[in-house]
Amino acid sequence: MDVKPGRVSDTIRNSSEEDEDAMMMDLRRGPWTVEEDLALMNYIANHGEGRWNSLARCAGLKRTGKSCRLRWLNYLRPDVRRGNITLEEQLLILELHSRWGNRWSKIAQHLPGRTDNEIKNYWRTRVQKHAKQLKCDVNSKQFKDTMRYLWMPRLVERIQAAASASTATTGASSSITTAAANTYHFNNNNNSFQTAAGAGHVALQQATLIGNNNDLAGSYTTPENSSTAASSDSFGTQVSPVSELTDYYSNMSVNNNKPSSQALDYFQATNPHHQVGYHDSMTSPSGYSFNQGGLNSHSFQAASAPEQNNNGQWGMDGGDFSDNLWNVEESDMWFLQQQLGNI
DNA sequence: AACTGCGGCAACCGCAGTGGT
DNA sequence: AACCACTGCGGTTGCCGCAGT
Repeated sequence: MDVKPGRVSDTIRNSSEEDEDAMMMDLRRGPWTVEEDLALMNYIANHGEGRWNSLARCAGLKRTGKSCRLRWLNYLRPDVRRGNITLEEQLLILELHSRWGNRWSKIAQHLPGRTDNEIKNYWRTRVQKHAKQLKCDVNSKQFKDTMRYLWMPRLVERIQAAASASTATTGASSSITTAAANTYHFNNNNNSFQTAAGAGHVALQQATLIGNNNDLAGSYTTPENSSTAASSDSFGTQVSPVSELTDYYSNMSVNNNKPSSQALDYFQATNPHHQVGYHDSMTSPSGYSFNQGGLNSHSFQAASAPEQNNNGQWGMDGGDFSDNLWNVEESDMWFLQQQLGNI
């Protein structure tokens, strides 16, 4: 197999013996061949992973240990998921990134089968592209607010719509009735995002979807402290049902760096028969999870919004959510731009 | 058909952290 | 304490395919 050589660093590396070895030993770089993949997989199948440098040598691979490890973790590992990032995964990524920033590895831990590299690439290509289209910096408060208050609720909406469509076509309604009582709204006092699930408040209250970590200190759950956060009589009072995104934006100053006290007052669940179906089990540190084939008590509810049509869908020219969820993103951009235009 | 620009993604890089000696 | 090998992480690069012209 003819493989072009990979790029060569323009600097002489001297940080480790491994790097020197790489230069001295005619190690391969660039794309992996099928033969190399097989050799690596066979070796790991027989000997397990780890000790990557010796593994590379023993497996007869002319690669650095680093390269073998990366290839295994990002591509060859049997549990690696490939293909489009699902809506649920997008939502989780947005939420977790809002909390942890570029901690890709940490974020990836909450998306089974997804690698940090894949999530990083998703962020850099999709999310940063959207920021660019909206003409704002991906790190700006404006964009973060857009994510929190428009994009993420919109994702939820789309997830629910897809679930509804799926339900309608499969008749699987019995599987999605258990979570009916949950709602999804913001806490007006502490910028937190919570469910109002009947019993046992879900940990969603811990400022899920709120981006600025400084705003959140002590107020949201991490995997490390989730057991305490879910207790929650300390939930603040729930906001009154608000209305519409336009109301929200007419009041909210998305003007950067200014605390947007009114900003959270918009979101409330209204549509208890919309439920979410998820494909893989994923759990956010906030406590909401996505379970295969069914729902649990952490599922989301739909939010009403001015752009919704009579079918409870957003203004999308009649597009079918279930057709190709991934492709619908352009409508999100349209929506976000419309909303930002109203600010 | 040929060319060009761009987006997506696999792979590489440098550095920091960790554990063993 | 110092050194070393190894691992893991986040940032960056460059190849490749595709859409547009």
